[in-house]
Amino acid sequence: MPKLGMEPIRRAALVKATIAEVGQAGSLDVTVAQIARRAGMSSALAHHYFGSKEQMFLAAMRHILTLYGAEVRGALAAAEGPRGRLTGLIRASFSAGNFRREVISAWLNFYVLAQTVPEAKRLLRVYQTRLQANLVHDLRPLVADPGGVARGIGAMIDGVYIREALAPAGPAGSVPDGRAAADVVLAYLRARMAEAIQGSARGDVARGDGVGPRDVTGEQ
Amino acid sequence: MPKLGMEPIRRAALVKATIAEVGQAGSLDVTVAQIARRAGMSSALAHHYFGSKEQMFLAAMRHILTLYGAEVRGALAAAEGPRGRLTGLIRASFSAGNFRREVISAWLNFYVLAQTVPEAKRLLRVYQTRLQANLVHDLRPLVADPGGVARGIGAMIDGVYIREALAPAGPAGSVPDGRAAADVVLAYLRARMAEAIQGSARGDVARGDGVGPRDVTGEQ
DNA sequence: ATTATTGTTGATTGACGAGTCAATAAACTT
DNA sequence: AAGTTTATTGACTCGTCAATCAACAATAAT
Repeated sequence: MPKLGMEPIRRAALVKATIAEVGQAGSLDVTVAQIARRAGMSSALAHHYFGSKEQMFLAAMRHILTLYGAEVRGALAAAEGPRGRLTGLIRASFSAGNFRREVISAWLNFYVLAQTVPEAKRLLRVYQTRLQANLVHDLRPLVADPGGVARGIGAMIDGVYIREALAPAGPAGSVPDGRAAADVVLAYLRARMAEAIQGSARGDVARGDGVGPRDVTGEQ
Repeated sequence: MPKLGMEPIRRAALVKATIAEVGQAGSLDVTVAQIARRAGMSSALAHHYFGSKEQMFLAAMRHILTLYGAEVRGALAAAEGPRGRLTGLIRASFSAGNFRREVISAWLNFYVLAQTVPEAKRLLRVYQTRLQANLVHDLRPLVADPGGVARGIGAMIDGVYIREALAPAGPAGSVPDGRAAADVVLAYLRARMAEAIQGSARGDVARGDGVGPRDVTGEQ
């Protein structure tokens, strides 16, 4: 009893099921049949709509990136001033919608996918570039080396995510602590800002590279 | 013409080949036959020595962790004072031996493996715990919140690694820039230390949690 | 010499899974 | 009513691959 206009519904269900299945398995080694079953249809139908497993993964990835982007945009719009926007952006990165076991695990696996599939790599780079641009934009008035601090924040967000993927699952039903995770990153931001203020008082803000005068190991 | 005492040689060759193959493929989807071929033997022999593919992966992971551990221990022994040891540890994490495309990619994949294989998870946790302990030990005399800063450094190291795995490969034969990577992490350390000094001058070092007084978002 | 022990591989098995296809059915079009 | 498009699936093909096995070779032990 086929109703028409099923396509978008089926696609959405498959995308959701893909994320759930990859997240639960903790691996990209999930069969199309598994995904399809979770989404309530036959594997043949999944192939019918997506053509291949790879396309399913990519659609799932796009979906995650889209959700993330929307959440960030919302946070940016709601926030006041550079500092507020930075805080908002970082908090949004660990919001309840994004920072969930399944999704975290899916992220990790998509990183792996990006090693193999060019389109996945492209998507991830779009995300990284946009994040970097957002951060630099608001860091410029606040710190001496916006690019460097932005890179640090970006790396740290990824690092906190990846570590959560490995964290021992708490008591059943417990949820990753996005607040605490964001605080780790915010501590970094705060430290680098304090440094800028302290530095400008001493007149050496313009150094800008990541290595301070006390460091004797000879960088740069 | 079988010589005796081949076992350790074969095992080492297989471990090396596993890392190379996983690194090059950017995925755990490598066949035992590929690995064995690279190591110069038949797939049957690989199974003979390791019993299963999973055991091969685990051996490779142990090997990477061992190398890393040795490098860190060396750096710690050679360094002077807490600050020097911290710098040494961080630099060692990005030394030429560890911070190579293959190995970076293998790390990423081992993170994924740890999602599925309990023994892999255990290994990675040993590494994380030891790193945390090392960091805390030397941070204690330097900052107000050694645990928090150590967590930040750990996350950042992982983040920098994972990002390098995705970085566009430079011109052929080029090698990831471990110096620059370490500098990103060192900048974080320096900032948090500066903050501690600044803080103690103002008498509020003991706060210790990751959120500053200027932050209006209401954490903790 | 004969009997382990260790090293080594080609061939085979057995399972699994992506993708295709033919067939069925309900809706829309003319 | 006949034809077209959309939805849907069971069955099948085809390839791949981990793991096993039987057999062979060389060295060591008795």
